[in-house]
Amino acid sequence: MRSVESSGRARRRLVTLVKEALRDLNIQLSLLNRQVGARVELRDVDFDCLEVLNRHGPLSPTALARRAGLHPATMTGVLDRLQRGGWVARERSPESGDRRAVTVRVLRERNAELFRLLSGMNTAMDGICADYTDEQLAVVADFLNRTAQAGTQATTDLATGRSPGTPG
Amino acid sequence: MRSVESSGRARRRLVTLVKEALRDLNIQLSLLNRQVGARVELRDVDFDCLEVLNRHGPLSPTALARRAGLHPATMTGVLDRLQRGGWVARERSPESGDRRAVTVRVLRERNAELFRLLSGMNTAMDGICADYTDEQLAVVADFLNRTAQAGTQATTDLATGRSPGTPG
DNA sequence: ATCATCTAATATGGTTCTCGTATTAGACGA
DNA sequence: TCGTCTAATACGAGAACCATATTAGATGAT
Repeated sequence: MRSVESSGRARRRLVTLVKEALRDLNIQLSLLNRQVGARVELRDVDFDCLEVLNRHGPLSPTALARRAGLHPATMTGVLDRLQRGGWVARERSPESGDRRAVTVRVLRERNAELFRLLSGMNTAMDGICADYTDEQLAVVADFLNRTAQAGTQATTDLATGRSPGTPG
Repeated sequence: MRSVESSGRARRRLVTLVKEALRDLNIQLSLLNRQVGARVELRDVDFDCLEVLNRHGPLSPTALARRAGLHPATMTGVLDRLQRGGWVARERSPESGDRRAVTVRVLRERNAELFRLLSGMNTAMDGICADYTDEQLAVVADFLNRTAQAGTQATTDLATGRSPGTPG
């Protein structure tokens, strides 16, 4: 890649616009998450954990806590609430070899409710996407994926106290 | 606009990819926010309020509470913490006409610290942006802005209990 | 002017959440 | 067999959330 077309003032302004838009989007999605969570009696942190589980499959409480940047004891409370609400199930899989291990699995049925609450946003996104060509959508998807990747990196860098860019 | 180029299975798949990438980005940014907040002793909700203030100028506590979907009494606690940490200042502006009114203003100096914590993400974004043409960046910025807009709409729809799309 | 009513911001207190520490159960190497 | 490690959870002190009450001030009707 590296198809730098221009690098003057206009270019920098364009990059700034993208970053500002991203920041706006970030905060707006946070507020949306909170609103959705409030509708189904989920704390911020519960909602985030549920989303992580939805995307990254069944996880152990410890692994989930690490990913979400939470204290293990906090995770116990989170899972208690999620389980009480019917969002997830704690499973002790006998075939896992380690009898201490617990895996947390989302319950498909209850999670459909989230989908319903987000249906408005979903159809809005369909409408927005309809205005772009296939090539443009591909660019957008690529950008979003790479940005999410950068977010993961920045998050772990902060969590491990490593300054950004430090190798190994 | 409405430049629908294709509308078959491949197209739907592309749209799905975009939406999934957006969802990933959403959750990843949430986790990043939490991690950044943790570094400066800010709760989730404090961080969000601070960001709203950073973007949407000085606001009254009540207006901020409405925008963030929080109870006014909760906002008092949030502002107490933000003020104690030196992030914001409560001002009673005598020229505002209403002597009950308080306006909350972010303190530039302290907020530079957030900027520093996000510097890793910032330079990563510069690197990502460098890989796109001006036209592509314009498309991305447009997409992000429109998505943020849709997020705002979905948030207020949920907050007001109005089903999405219901007129006036 | 006076009073009822409205809103802004905050105080109060009961319930809930967070997280450092301790505990229990089990894995694993020496 | 023992010491050490990890997974998950229990416990409790401190903090946060928010329904409600309170104080101060605006606004409108009579």
